[in-house]
Amino acid sequence: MRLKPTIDNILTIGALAERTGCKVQTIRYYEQIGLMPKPLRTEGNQRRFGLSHLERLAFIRHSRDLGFPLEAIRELLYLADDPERSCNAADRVAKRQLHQVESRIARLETLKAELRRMIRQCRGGRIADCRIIQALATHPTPDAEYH
Amino acid sequence: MRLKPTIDNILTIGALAERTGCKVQTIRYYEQIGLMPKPLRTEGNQRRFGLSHLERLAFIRHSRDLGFPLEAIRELLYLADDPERSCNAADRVAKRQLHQVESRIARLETLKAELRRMIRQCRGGRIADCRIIQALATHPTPDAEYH
DNA sequence: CTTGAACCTACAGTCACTAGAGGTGTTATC
DNA sequence: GATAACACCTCTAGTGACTGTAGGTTCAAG
Repeated sequence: MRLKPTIDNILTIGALAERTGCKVQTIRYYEQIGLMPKPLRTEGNQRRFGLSHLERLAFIRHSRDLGFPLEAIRELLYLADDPERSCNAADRVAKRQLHQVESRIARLETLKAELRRMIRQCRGGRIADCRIIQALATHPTPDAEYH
Repeated sequence: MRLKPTIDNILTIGALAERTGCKVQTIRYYEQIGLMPKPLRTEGNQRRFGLSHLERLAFIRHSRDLGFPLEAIRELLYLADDPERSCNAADRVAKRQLHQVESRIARLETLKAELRRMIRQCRGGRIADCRIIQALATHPTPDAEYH
């Protein structure tokens, strides 16, 4: 019983996409913006990826899933590339992201409370009496900065 | 003592921006996409707004602050324009928005927990040993759908 | 050798603005 | 009435992180 040959390490873009849950176009996009290194090409100009690409892409996807913006991921990848560097910088990036997430949660909790109040007060009937429309028209939230 | 003349009701775009906390360009943008009606123009082609514009813009801003997307706001404005209609539709729009907000919060709570765990495990030192980098590289979150 | 899926590039579109260039209108002061 | 400062005008491009489409090429199986 023979193992599949080295071709096993040479993934097409579709195979890479399937393995990482990342769309094909998104992989090309990451290459275009320099987040993924340029892969080998076949004679017919098709991309072929190895395990290092697979790992790097998994790293990117997981970071994205945690809400890190691409620029933060670029920074983390740069740090990861030199294992002797101190990891203070990585710590800072992660903490910054945590603060972002926390402040978004706080903001959304406020919105949730106001939406609940609006909806509770609406008893159906005519738009003319609708508390939702009234609430939106009159009582402005003081601090915006959403997202 | 005389009241200021009718010009009092005729706001420049800058005055409207100041009163609503909305940027000048954003007001023009809302007009462009048909969310705000076209205002009067002076002979010199400058916009002049009345109180109805002020109210409509306040409605839009407050809705945006609550996270409603512009298309939902368009729908709410359409509803608000006929006071005899039933307000079931407005109720539905608001409830949809509430669900969105709640699921974003749930998602962000998961992220927060994972980020906290990552950061707690990082004891400083070399990148080679950094738990943050390791966590990002290895343990993929199953369900994405962020934002 | 043919078929059909997967691949390629290049460009437009998404959302909700924001920024800039280059020009015109309005108003307060002298 | 002149001038200066500032607000206004249109138009276009850029943001982030993709996604979708058009029109063409390559690959692998049968």
